[in-house]
Amino acid sequence: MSKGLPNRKENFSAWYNEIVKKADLAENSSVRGCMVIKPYGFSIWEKMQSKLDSMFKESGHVNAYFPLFIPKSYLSKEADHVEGFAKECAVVTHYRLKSEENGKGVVVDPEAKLEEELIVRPTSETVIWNTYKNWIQSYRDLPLLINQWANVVRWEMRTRLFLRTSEFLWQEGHTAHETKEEAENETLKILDIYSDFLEETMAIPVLKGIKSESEKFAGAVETYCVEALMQDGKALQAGTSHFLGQNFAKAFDVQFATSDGKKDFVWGTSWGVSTRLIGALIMTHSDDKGLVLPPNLAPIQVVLIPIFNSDEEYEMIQKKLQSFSELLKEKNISFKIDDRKNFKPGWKFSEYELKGIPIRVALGPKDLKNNTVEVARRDNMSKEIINQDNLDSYIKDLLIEIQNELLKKAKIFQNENTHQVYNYEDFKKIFKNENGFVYAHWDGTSETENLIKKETKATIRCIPMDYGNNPGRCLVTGKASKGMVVFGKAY
RNA sequence: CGGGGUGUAGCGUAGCCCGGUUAUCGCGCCUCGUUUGGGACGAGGAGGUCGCAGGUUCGAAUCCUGCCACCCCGACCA
Repeated sequence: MSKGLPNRKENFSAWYNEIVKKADLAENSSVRGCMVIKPYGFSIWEKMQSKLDSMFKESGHVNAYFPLFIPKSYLSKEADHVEGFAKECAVVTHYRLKSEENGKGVVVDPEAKLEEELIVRPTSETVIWNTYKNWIQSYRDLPLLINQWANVVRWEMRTRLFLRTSEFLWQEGHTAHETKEEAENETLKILDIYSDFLEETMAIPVLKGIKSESEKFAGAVETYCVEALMQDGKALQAGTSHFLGQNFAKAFDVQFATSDGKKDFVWGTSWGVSTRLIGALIMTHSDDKGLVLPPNLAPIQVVLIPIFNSDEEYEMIQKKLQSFSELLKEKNISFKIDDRKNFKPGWKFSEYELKGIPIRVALGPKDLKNNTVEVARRDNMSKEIINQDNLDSYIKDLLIEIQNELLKKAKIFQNENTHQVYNYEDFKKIFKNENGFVYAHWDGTSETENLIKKETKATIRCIPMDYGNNPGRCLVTGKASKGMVVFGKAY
């Protein structure tokens, strides 16, 4: 194995791919456009799942599961929706194989053609709303607050590990409400959950906002999003929360009896985050030595490494490490003792740096003599010799500090790479040289948006939540602008 | 779907232009020994449908044809 990673300033995407590989997170599958998430990568996803799941449950949501297959006719019931997804659907046309005439291999049995093709879900709105129709009769059935953890398939032309794969894992929430206001509040509540999760657990600062017409979810009235800035200055859509209005209720005829005896269509929302967040995690915190995990997300927060010259020393150090581990357990700190004898300490140090373990504790003969341990931080690579006696509380505090530092550092980076721009020449210059988030006035038309995209590759990442308080002139057309919107080059 | 590239051991590769003994090297793997505070060293060993199928030839990893797969650049992308 070669040492070191590509320099992330010189070749960001090579660096990214190497981290994914060397930190043992995932690999390309031989199945077209698909990814194998390896155990270590999946353990990070499980941490995300468990945190998000408890946040959803705290706000009254429950989990359920809906079919993988969607009859073609469902998908076409909402016009915008089908148009948005049509170009990237995997379609099941047959249900049986048969042996080939020459006895070698199998072929699709032409006799077994499905009467109606099934789409492998690119998202579940249609199949879920088709079910909600049967579940909702009265205002007493509302709100319906359901989430599902699932896989979806979008047949993308070009894929990248975690960021865009043909199949990916996500959670998708689908809610139904009595009133417009309630559904709108739900959309915003979820947006807050996402931004809290990203900032507090993943230490990734985000911008909250609304998508422009052209970037909006197919079938939504309004798409809210959280956008994060990666270390190469590109923007990553980290999560979306859609206010669906009554669009899907009308398409699937989901009506309910109101308390005053009338009939009305329900109001809907849908929202999701995916394994793409792991890509965001890598591209936000990691460095040229490998992955850097925020303690709140690290499957292993502390790794304990014994250093020894003889069997007697090994025994003594083992005993010490066992006693440390009891203390860490009590403080609810997740840890691992790596006592493999066939790897030298230097090897282990490098390995856990690649894997982003926040804290490394090394214990050797010198420490036994001095009653000390060496504690090393992954985030800034600093090392300290501390007394053994208060190791557990020291680590507890250090984990909190690392978590805070990572967010702080990412915020500083985001601020340094966020610009306000008032003329198109400066705008072009930024997107030619450095990228980042750029606040600029825009006349509100898709034509201008498309022109900018064509000339600079930058798109409107979001329209800020306070849009409208700061009128000006569009930097391209000079027409009136209600406020500044955020541009960026998107992943 | 356009343009370019690659396919040789688990991984990364040399050889191909200009056909010729037993297909090169590194990492990893196995055995033994010495090592262990920042990716150890020595000795020995195992491991190959040279992407697949045809063709040319006395002889093909190497030349020709077809196919397949993957990568990069475009196009595409909630």
